[in-house]
Amino acid sequence: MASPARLERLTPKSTDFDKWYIELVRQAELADYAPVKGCMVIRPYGYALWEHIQAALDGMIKATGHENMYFPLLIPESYLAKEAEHVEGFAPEVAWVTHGGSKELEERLAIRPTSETIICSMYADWIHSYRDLPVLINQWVNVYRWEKRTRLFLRTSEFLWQEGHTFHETEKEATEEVERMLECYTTLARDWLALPVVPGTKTRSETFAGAVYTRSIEAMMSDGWALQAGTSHHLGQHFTNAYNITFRNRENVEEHPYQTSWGVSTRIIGAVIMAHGDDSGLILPPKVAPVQIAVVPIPAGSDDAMNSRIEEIATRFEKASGPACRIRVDRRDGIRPGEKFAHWELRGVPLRITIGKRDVESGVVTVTRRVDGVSETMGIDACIAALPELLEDAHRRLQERARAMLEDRSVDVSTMDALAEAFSERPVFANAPFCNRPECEDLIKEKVHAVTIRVLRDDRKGEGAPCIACSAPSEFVALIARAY
RNA sequence: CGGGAAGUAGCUCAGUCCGGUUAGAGUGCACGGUUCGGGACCGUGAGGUCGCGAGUUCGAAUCUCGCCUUCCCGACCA
Repeated sequence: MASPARLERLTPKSTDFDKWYIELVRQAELADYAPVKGCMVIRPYGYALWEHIQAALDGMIKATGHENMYFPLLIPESYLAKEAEHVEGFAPEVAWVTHGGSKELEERLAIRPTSETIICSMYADWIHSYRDLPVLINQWVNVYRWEKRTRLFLRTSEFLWQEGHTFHETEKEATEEVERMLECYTTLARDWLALPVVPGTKTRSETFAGAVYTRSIEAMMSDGWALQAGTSHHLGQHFTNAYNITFRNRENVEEHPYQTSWGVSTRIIGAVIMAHGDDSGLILPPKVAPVQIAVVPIPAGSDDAMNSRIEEIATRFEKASGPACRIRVDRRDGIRPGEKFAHWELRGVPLRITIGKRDVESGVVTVTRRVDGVSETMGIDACIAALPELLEDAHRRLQERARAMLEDRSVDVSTMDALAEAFSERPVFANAPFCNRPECEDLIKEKVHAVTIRVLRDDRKGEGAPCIACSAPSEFVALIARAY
């Protein structure tokens, strides 16, 4: 019987969601604070999770024809300054290197907040002809932004991400590229991370500094808040003009290429935590879980024959482990089964296999799913053979649960009062006909505290219904939510 | 960056108001034993620059000033 003190190691989600989140990140050993404001240490378990997400996304990036490369961390101030809107957007959060050793530098160097500027500066020399296009590159790097308010994974000053950058001969090609990469992000979110996401286009006020338009996927967290989980920007010729990148087209006329950029960061780990976790800890999507199956052998006291039977079965599972089925046998001595269960639940391991005397006597093992806590017994051979399918099933259940949450927390509204009413009880994803004028966006923000228009939805159109704010015929359906 | 709260053992905190032997508890950790199908129990032990730096004082975890970090509410946020 557990004492109350033990059960309260993790603050329940319903008591204090923010506290639950921070405690979970630290207790599950995903990350911890570093001595510098807004910086974090990503611990091995958290980094392993990132590596699996990275591997999935990197595979898609390469499969769509992109190559990885690397640009330097430091960007000369003069490079950064050329695209006016961009520098204005980022200036408040750039960290500067001013000294080399004890010598003051003649030109300050920015620690990259993003790399469009240095990439454009370099490609100005490398692009000359339509034959040099398209340029399809990506880099996996850290970036630094001097954030006023930070939260582990969700908004840290330094974070890890991939930033893709492409240059194209035609606007149409760039548009297709923007869609292609948003599609990759949607696939990553839904098929790998089981996140409930809504793809769409950002309003002007939320568009990337220097972009023509920004596409985004918005994920729903289990408290009903939205989290931007990936963005894909159409940069048009804004940067290629500013950085004087030109090519000779097929008619021998000089032109500026069309450009895109797109990124997903370690923030998405925060999305995984907040979308799926519960009062017992993380619930990791099986496809990216560092440990997918935890095997807990339960010793049978002094019954040596039984103990070696149990060990033999555990070893058979261990041998079934591989890149596609990551199994960990928990043989830690002196730790009771209940504590091991709690340990792996806190870490969100999708499946637990328990092997005890009871099971061995019946020739079975007990399989427990993290997502719903349901246990079943299976024959040993059957279980080993079914492991990939059991993981797939766990993924589908997590996905279905997330989808149901999104559905349950979504509401259609057509008037401002209905919008306020929708948010009066709990945060939701509110969908409303919207004309896409900035004035109307402001009216919505004024009407309900702390909400923003996350995206204009791809899957739904206004079809002329009256805009929620001004009643003019609407072309769009806005997704309105509170956001991290 | 504005308002509020906090920082004492790995973690959660007491002690600070009212300065005074050797700074405590729970949990965690190590060792020994009994246990072992949901966070066990008994015993022993290790573990602290009291966030950092100045100042006041015979004496500072405690009082004063400065700084750093974290949390909450705002502002800001590709």
